[in-house]
Amino acid sequence: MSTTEQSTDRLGDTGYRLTAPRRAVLEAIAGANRPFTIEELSDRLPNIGRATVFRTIKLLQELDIVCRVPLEDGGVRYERSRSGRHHHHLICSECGSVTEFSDPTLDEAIERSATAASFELDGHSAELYGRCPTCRRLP
Amino acid sequence: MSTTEQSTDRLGDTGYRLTAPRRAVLEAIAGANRPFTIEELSDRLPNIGRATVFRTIKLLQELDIVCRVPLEDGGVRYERSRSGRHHHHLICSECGSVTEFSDPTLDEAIERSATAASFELDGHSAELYGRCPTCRRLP
DNA sequence: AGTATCAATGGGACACAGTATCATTCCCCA
DNA sequence: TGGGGAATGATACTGTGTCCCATTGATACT
Repeated sequence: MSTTEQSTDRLGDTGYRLTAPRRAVLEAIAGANRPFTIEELSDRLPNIGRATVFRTIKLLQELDIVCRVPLEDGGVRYERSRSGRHHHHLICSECGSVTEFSDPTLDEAIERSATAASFELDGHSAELYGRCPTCRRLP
Repeated sequence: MSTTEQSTDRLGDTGYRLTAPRRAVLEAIAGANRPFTIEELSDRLPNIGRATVFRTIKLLQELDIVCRVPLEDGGVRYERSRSGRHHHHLICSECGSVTEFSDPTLDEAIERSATAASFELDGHSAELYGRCPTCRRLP
């Protein structure tokens, strides 16, 4: 089963309607090979309203099909979530690639920090900026 | 010595000019008792151009006098940096308060995650969202 | 299959955050 | 005290995202 099919199933299962624009957005996302902006996505879908693209991406974020990637300069890109679960990002400042990773140790450290401050945690974000192995020309 | 004086000294020491608008921005920031947007700051400084407020805040971020606080909803606020050093934020979703904290354990976990992915780290951000002790009505 | 309902859409106006441009001002140092 | 260049202010512009509302169309029901 393709990732697009998985995603349409997820939409249906959660009570959202399976419309032509949503299918088109899902296909465009599946075809993207790097993090994209909404404008780029919208340009590739000239028959679909810009507002609909924004709405669909927002919906897909809630369903963990797409994740928002905040860049170091304050900009934002989006990417299809590979794991579909909670994760963090390694963002390469040279090629712009985004790597997902999960690290229980990191999540535990975050929880400990919150507890130490008597803070009731209900979410967090962590982005790591630097250079990926490929750009470092590691084997 | 006041925090405003410390900041003007820091500006002078780094070769930047001590202009009236910059002093005014520093005073407005010192007087703010909660995280602010540029618009709020600009409204409190009607005689100072909006572009200058943006430019000054950008400068003060570079000098670690002010820090940028990304909110959970994608919005942004700014706050006077209390420590003047690297730190993370605890952001209360109820009252909007921002608490700085430093945690070497958290920074180490981040470094380990980068190393594990053969990533050359040169920066990171981590924001924790939830409810502060006051809003939880803890003693 | 036919139809009613209401979620979803399209498209433009709008809001907000931030940058670019450029003529003018004014800080700082000699 | 005057010259040079950094800083300013006004405005236009860009990018990202939301709002509004008349129209469309997916789904459930018969």
